[in-house]
Amino acid sequence: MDTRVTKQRKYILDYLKSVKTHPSAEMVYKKIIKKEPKITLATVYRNLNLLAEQGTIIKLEINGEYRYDADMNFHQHLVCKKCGEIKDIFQEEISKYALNKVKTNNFKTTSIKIIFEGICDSCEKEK
Amino acid sequence: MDTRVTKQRKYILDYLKSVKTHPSAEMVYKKIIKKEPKITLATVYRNLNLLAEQGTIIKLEINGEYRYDADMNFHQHLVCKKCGEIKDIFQEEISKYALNKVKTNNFKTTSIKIIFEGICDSCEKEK
DNA sequence: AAACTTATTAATAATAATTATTAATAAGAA
DNA sequence: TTCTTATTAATAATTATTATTAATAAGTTT
Repeated sequence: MDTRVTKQRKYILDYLKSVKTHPSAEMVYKKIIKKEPKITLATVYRNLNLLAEQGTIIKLEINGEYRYDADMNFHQHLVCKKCGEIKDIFQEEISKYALNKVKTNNFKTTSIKIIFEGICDSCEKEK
Repeated sequence: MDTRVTKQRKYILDYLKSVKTHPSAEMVYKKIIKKEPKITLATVYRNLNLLAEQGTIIKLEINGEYRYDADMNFHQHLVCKKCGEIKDIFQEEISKYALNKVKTNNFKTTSIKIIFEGICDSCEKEK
């Protein structure tokens, strides 16, 4: 199975790489459709899933939907339970420490997802 | 707002406490309906969400659906990408280390979710 | 213990996110 | 340029979850 480079696929990946907002499929779609008016949401979904399976991007489950991230450096996420904002933090050691500790259980780890849930700064101030 | 102790709610929590399989709402429903034939899936959802908001149980997002866990001890999860199995591991230090490292970003952390994705032992052997 | 108040439930209906289907299109090879 | 087949567009279908509302029942008050 080859993987052809279509402009739809390229637009999607380029866009994901250009932002750090962890967009949903819907959000990606709304962006891409401006450049590629005939693209459908299903195409966006298929490509995002493909890229995630390949290991080119990260697929996260946050607040009942999938969010996508093209930053492949070791990092973790802060998710605000109030406003839903997703923010990156880069504490590489956390992921490394976890990976080391878990070498056990006859489980072949391919990736770690570390999510901190809580209240973000601006939501905390508002209250 | 009081929180009345209904038998539906009790059945749900008791069941969750009795297993370590991280069932979905649907799975809880199928179990409870044997004892309480008139219960509906929406009631199960409402109660699981309520319990999760209270902090009585943990609500996880795995493979595009919610899974529930009544074990409130610091632990992490292994998720097999092939068969979907979810398994607990108890490496308390991982969560504690992460919590310590992340004291930053003006973010008020209330919980950590650490998920290791990979291939479980039996799926690895099969291949 | 009967009457009362209101959270909770049952029985839907509705929504939201995601995936499947299939004929048409277009990448890349021959 | 022609050919092959992965990919897309245009739906349709599914799946998980939440909303609505009248009826029920927990727990309180009288």
